[in-house]
Amino acid sequence: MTVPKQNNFKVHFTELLYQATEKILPPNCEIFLELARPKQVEHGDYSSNIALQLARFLHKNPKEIAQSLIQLLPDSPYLEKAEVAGNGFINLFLKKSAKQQFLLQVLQQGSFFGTTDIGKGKQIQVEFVSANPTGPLHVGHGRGAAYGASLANILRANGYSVTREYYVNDAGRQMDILTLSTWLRYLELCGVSIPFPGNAYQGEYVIDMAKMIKKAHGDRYVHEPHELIARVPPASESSISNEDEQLDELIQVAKKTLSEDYAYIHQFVLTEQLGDCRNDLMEFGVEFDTWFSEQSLFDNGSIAKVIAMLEKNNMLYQQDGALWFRSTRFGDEKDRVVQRENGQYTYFASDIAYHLNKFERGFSHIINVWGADHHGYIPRVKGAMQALSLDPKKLEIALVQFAVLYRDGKKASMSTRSGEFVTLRELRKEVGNDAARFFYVLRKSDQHLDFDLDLAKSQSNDNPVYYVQYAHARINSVITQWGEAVSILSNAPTDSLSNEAELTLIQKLIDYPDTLEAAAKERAPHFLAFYLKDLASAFHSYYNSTRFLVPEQELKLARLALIAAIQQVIANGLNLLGVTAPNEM
RNA sequence: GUGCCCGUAGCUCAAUCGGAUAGAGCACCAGCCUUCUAAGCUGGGGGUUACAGGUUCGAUUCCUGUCGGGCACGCCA
Repeated sequence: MTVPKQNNFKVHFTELLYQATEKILPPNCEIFLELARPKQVEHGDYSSNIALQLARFLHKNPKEIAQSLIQLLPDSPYLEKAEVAGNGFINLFLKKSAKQQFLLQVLQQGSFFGTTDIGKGKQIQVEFVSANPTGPLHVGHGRGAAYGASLANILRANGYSVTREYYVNDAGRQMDILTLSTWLRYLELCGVSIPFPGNAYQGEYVIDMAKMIKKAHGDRYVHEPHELIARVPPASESSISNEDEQLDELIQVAKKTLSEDYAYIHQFVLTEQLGDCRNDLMEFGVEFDTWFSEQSLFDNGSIAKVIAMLEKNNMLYQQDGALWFRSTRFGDEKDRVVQRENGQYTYFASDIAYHLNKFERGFSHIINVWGADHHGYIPRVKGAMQALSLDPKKLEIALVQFAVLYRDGKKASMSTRSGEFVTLRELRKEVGNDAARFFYVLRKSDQHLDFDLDLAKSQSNDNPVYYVQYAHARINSVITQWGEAVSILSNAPTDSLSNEAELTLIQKLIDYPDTLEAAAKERAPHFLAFYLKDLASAFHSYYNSTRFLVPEQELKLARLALIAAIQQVIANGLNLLGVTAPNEM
């Protein structure tokens, strides 16, 4: 017996039903033929609502239509029976032998089981995290990292050629503020006492960097404080915009005072923070193919080039001394500045150049993973793509909501500026990488995530990570006690697997490729997480009801083949989510 | 105020283009270790899917309004 195309019974049955439907399909009617997995076992392994959809076009009773469709179904070695349910659903039942046989496919394909080729090798870029290198990653970035990395893995497993990219904002004002902050801390350390501005970076890591500079260069960057003190903004009273202006003045003072030394400190803090970020992510199992520098877009003239292109297309105009992009033409609420009155390009300008660059690199599809607080930014970027005659449909923005940490039932605060945030590193240390990765993708990405720290680190059955991992470890333990080579199981006799629990488990394994495919199409790693919890649950139940290492040789091998296949699928799924599959716990 | 997202069991969340009796986990109650890991399993109670209309064979899902929550509305990034 051979299994159908793509090892997929769902595809096969869909094809059968399609052939039947074609024979009675009236012209010009739009219907969707897709099989569903019924919630209830009496409704078979796959079901179709096609007859209900056809009813309005054929002006006939859905039940009658379903009945004739069943008559028209081509023969199939995998179809046990087809039934019409009371209201017109068609329920299809998979042959027991087909299920039993399928099991061996899982073992034979091993770590490749479940992968599909729907991506057809298309070049797809996933850009994620892209946090400003102005401080440690916090738990919000962590969610983007876990989501993006899992999504990239899932896309790759579905036949896409994936490039993971981190856009490094190394050119903007925030970097200047960090540079200034570090220098001011350095001056403090060198005995130059001046107030530290409230809107500069407050974190302890800034002082650490200042210490490193002092250790390496002594007092080389110390300058007379008189001018600085005069420029430091007053502690409170002043308005926010006023404080910002004063900070900008301070930056100018620093640049003038330090001269070429400013570039050194700027480079030092960038290297330091980016390195820290990279290590943090690497330890988290998140790696990138490309680290793309925003500064490079300035240096190689890309921004000037793209501005010229927009100008040529009559997409820009001058007003109030600034240069504006006509984003309202593309549905944005207002036009946006690309070049400021002072001649500097805005972040938006470099972002336009960046996105043009992405398309020029030949990606057929681009996914940006953004924090949901950037959602208002989407229309202008898509507008810019249109203004450059690029297809905005090829640019997809996946929004990831913030994660809110809960400890002892109450919120843990996070604010990068105030310095009292929970870093990703702290989170990883507290709950472990596995729990962090799993918890992050346990929710739909565009939903708020309540991250329960106490639950994530509890070594109990409440913890879904351990629950799934435990299933894997348990199976390993059984197989170890059996003591023979797992490889012989991929040709084991499976006819004796016939009780309901066993057939249900096999059907769950059959569902895995569909789940993986859906996770890719819907950009939804949480599909996988839920699937794994489900599979683990079915296994634990089976484990408690049935003994595997029984005297009957054939039955023993069959059951071992089943649990080995479950173990394989758990390992495959966890691997895509960046979670380890331990052999012992 | 305007725009986008959301509102499902006491809590945290699912529900594959609109489908069959809206599902899990936690918490609560009652059980299961002389047997392959109890980080496990079995059983039980728990719902007007925020509210009011509309579309249709059929709505948690689509449309309108109301209420409630989050985010965004810079020549910041």
